Parts: sequence; structure tokens; C-alpha cells
Amino acid sequence: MAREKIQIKKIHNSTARQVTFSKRRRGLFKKAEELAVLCDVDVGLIIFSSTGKLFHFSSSSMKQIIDKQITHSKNTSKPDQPSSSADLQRNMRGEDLQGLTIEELQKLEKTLEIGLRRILHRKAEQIMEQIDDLQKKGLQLMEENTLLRQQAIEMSKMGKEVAAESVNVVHGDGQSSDSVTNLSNSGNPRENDDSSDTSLTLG
Amino acid sequence: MAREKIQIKKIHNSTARQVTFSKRRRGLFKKAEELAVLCDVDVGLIIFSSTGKLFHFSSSSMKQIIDKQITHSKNTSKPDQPSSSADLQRNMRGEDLQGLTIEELQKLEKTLEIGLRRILHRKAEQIMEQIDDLQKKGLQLMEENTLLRQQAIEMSKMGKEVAAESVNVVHGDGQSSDSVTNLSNSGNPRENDDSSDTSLTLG
DNA sequence: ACCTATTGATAACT
DNA sequence: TAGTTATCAATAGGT
Repeated sequence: MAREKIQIKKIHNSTARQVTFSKRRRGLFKKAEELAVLCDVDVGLIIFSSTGKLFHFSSSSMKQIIDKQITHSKNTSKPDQPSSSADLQRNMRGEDLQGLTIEELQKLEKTLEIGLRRILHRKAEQIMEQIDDLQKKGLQLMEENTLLRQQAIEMSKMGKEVAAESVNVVHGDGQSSDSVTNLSNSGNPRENDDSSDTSLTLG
Repeated sequence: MAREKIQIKKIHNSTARQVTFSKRRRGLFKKAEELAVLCDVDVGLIIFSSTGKLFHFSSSSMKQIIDKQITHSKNTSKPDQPSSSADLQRNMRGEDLQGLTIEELQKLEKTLEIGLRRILHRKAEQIMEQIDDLQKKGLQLMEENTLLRQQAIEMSKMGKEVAAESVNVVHGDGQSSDSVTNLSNSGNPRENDDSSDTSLTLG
């Protein structure tokens, strides 16, 4: 949609692909949100880039709180119980239906439809919650990483100073810090951390 | 992006909202797929309409990836309950879903879908039975009618003969058949219920 | 559902 | 990565 029409197939030039990803991702998020607002629907959008970055948008979150209240308030009223609970439960599984009238079947159908709708809705919410969670954890880990890396650098400096004082380096076990020991990594070549708004990198 | 610029806020006219939903949903799916292909990324898109309908798009193995991530992160929390029969029944109604995992929700969904399918199947059977029944009764009545009509004709002939003899015609109303009275039932107050291709409505 | 004037998105370039 | 712009694509309102 621009200077030239393009074929919808993988862009092989990696730079161009990255640029297009950036632009189109924004556009997609924008349209997702517009749809959610205009039409009053729940929209969830998840994108995993090939480098493991996660981008997501979801329109429901405030909605969950409201739903919780509704679900809760529903429990206060429901004196309904025609046949036995066990019968009803079997009926809801589609068993022992032979004795039921069309009206009863219709009522059962409605109940299941509503239940199914709620379950689907909740499932989508759950997925979005999980994603939020992952994102938060990822960010925490990234911060932790940064901190540890700095500590490693400082330790490395201290090590050099010690070495300068005496050529005899005790190669013993008398290490002080504990949590830092496993930090020999540094083999982490990705740094840019261009993180835009909602991105998270999974190792 | 059209004849007139619009504000991004809920469309109050329900018809217009539905139309816009339809159009924009298509557009969004298209763009989601284009992004996935052009940039070689995994895209997952979930839309819940306000009527409970679910629309989704996902490129490649989104589902697996999400499930994996979720399963993995699940280990970090969740006390887990065995869940009583009463709980299950509420869950099947779509209530108290907050504590359930996605796996549990999925299982519930499957159970309800199967139950719903069976109920619809049984309902269709029931309806067919009733229709058969009505048809039989209808045929019976038609035969009975034919008979009665013939009798009427004959009576009429006899009446004419009698009339020929005497101008006094007896205008009797003597209805014979009994089964005709019960034919006005089928009172079904179900309303439109637009969704659900699988529903069967009796007029 | 189809049409089309208009707005919006974006490919190529800087 | 950000900004510009010519061009293509999406779509709001109407039929």
C-alpha cells in the first residue's frame, strides 16, 4: 500500500523485514484496538517475532473485574432445582435425555450455551493473563540480568587489582560472594534492547 | 477511512456496529495474516463478539507455543483443588471459573460441547417424532374428513330428496371427530436467537 | 451484498 | 530508528 504494490510473501531482506514488521505491527495493534472499541468486543492479539520477542494487545482487563463481580453476584440467587442434582449433571453431559420434553431440552441447551460462552470467554482471559505474567517475569529477569552483569564487571576489576598486587594468585576456594559465582556467562551477544512499548524477549 | 471520518468509540446503532464488526474483522484477519507471512512471525488473534461468538486466527503453531509457555509458567503457582460435584455443576454453568487453569477450562469446554451436541441431537429426534406424530394425526384427520364429506354429500342428497318432499331442511351441526381439538398446541415462545447454526427453532 | 469517495496504511526513500 | 510522500488498501455511508 505504498509506492509500489508488494507480494504477500516472506521478505527476504532482513532489514526491510524488520522495518516492515515494526510498521505493520503498529498498524495491526491500532486496528485491533479500534475494532475492540468500535464494536465493543474483546480482542486479543499475540505476536511472537522470530527472535523470540513477544508483543501483545488485549482489550479486556478492566472487564475481568466486572465479570468477577457479576459471577459472584450470580451465586446469591439461584433457588432452581427441578430434578436431582445428579440427574441434572448427567443431562448436562448429554446423558439420559430420553425422558425429557422439547422444552426441557431447550432449557438445557440454553444453559449449556451460556456456560460454554462463559468458559470460552474465561479461557481467552486466562491466556491473556498468562501472557501478561510472562511479560512481567521477563522484564524482571532482564533487570536482574543487567544487575548481575554489572556485578560481574566489578568483580572482574577487583580480580585484576588483586592480581596486580601479587603474582601468586591463590587459586583456592576462599571465594566471598555466593550468588555471583555462576555468572561467568557474558556470552550474551544481544544487547540492543530496542524494546518498544510492549515487548519482551524470551531467551 | 471512508466517506467520513469517524470517532473511535463504541458504535451505538447495533446494526451499524454489526456491519462494521464484520468488515473490520475481515480486515484485521487479513492484516494479521499478511504480517505473519511477510515478516515470518507467529501471530495469534482472538475475537469475542458480544454475542459470545469466537473468531480466531493463528499462524502456524501459535497454540503449541502458548500452551508450552503456559504449562511451564503454571508450575510457579496454583494450589489446585479436587473440586466437588457442586463445583463442577457451577463450572458447567460457566460460574466460578476464576480458579481454573486453561487445561481445566478446555476440558470443561469439551464436555459442554459434547453435551450440547447430544442435547441438540435428542431435540431434533424429539421434534421429528412429534412431526411424525402430527403427520399421522393429520392423515387420519384427512381420511376422516374425506369420509365425512362423502357422508355430507349423501346426506345432502337425502336432504334434497327430503326437501323435495318437504321444504323444511334440518341445519344440524353435529361434529363427529374428537381428535381435532388437540391440534393447536406447539406453543413455543423462543425468540429470534440469531447465532448458533446448530439450533433448531420450532415456529 | 455491492459501490465509491474518502480516509488510512505503508513501501520506498532519506 | 524516525520522517516524508506517493501510492495502494480499507472502509463509512449509501444503495
